[in-house]
Amino acid sequence: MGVRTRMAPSPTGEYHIGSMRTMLYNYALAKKEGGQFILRIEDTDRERFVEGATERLMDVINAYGLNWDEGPRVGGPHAPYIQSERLETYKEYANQLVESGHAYYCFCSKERLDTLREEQRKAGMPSTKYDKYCLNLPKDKVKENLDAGLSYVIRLNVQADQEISFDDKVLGHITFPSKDVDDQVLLKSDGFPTYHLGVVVDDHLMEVNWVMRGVEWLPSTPKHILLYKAFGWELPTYAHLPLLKEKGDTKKLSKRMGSVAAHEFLLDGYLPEALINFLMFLGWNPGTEKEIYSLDEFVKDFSVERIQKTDLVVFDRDKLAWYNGQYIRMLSAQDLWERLKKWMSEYDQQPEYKMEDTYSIKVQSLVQDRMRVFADFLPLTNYFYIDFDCPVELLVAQSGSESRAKEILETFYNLLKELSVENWHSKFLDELCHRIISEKGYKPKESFMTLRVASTGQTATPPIFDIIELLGQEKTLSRIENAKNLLK
RNA sequence: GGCCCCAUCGUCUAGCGGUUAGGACGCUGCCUUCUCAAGGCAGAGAUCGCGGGUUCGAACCCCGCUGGGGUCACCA
Repeated sequence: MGVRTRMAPSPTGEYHIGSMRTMLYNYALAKKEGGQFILRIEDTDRERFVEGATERLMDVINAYGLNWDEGPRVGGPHAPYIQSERLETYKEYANQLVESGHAYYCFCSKERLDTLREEQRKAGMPSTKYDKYCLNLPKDKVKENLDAGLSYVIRLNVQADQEISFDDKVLGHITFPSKDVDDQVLLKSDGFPTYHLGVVVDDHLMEVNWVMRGVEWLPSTPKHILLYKAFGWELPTYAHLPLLKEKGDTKKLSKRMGSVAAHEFLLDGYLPEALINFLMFLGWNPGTEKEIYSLDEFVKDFSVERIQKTDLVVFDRDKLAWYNGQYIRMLSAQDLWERLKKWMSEYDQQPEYKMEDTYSIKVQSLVQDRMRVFADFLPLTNYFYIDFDCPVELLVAQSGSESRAKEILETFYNLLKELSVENWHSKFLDELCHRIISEKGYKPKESFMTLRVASTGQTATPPIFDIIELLGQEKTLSRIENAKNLLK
């Protein structure tokens, strides 16, 4: 059997960008080894369950260009892949553990547990743990409680005298003393498994033999190993990944400094392939100087040995933006435009005005190098489509005086007015205008900047004659005239 | 606090006993120029957290310290 990896998200909210990184690594490993990548939904927490989150999460994963070989929507030999549909299985295995003495019923109330923890803390115990009270309940008392319908959970019975160790493929050999491991609840009183029971049972049943996850799971790995041993199952290979953090922060990634939801990056106009490229370098590198990686190339070059051992990796939004700019520039004009349109309609970003294809592709060619995300397109190009109120102060500022600005505009107006349509193109306009300003003794900067503000309302735009060419004679003249009339 | 993990430019990192410690993002300057980008070139930026060892020689190996992080639920 080849490598089988999985990602097991919980539908408790929006899908986190950090989870997408973890998923990407799992996906790459399975694909590289010719194995399968599985998606499993761990919806065992009914308190935090969010309606519709499962569907949304699968949609984002697909939108990022990742597909699973087995899981919801596609099925597979180990279906169902949604834990809430596998409740009987967990119960069965939990019972099996009770029978073999590896687990036991616990009837303790939340109140007792709370006070127990409180007392342990007061007594200065280094960590709080369940006191195994119910482990010592006589058999008939347990039966009596069960018959009486008392609420119960099933706990793992951890022996205190063992060393639990394993070889993490990223971190190396790790050992935990079992005395520090709590008698973890396996089956909750609502009949749902806890994460620990759920993952182990499902990973085994689904033949998952590689587990890659964030280091936040490292402390619970001994619990899982104990479970594998109790069942007599073969352990998967573990690899724990560094966590993500915000730049300038020491804690793990949070919402405070920007989006962390995978779908929000799509909404902002980042390309999935740029996002994926950025994500793959968060804790991994090929050891070469290659920076631009497609998903396929990543799958080919990925190796667990090259995963970074560090604890926290900065989610550098500047670098993400750079990646996105790179990808935008690599797109052909046609592709870019198609994707821009798709983005506008999918994310409800359409402007009020109409954007004709042929014209817009020309407009787009002027700003392609200036965009970092799709969302930049509209503010960068709106003057091509709609008129604006000319900012007089800005206009005057380019030449220093109102009369000077007016004179410059007057000159351009008279010059451009006489042009025939055949000559209305960037190169000709450029040469012509340069000639006239040198005749008149205007400085290039003051004259072209004045013209720029008059025709675009802005000071930072693509080359002015490219703009004027696209705007056309009529519109250009009317804008110049309009600006001129604002001046004394 | 207990347990576990981690530690190279501001950031992501290369390095796996002998290197001018390399690259990328960001930053600065220059080139181009009608502005802003893009692009090209150049530059600043790391006494490899600290202290001990081992060794002819340590960013690389060992120990200690310090710092950071994760985790201690009927949440995952």
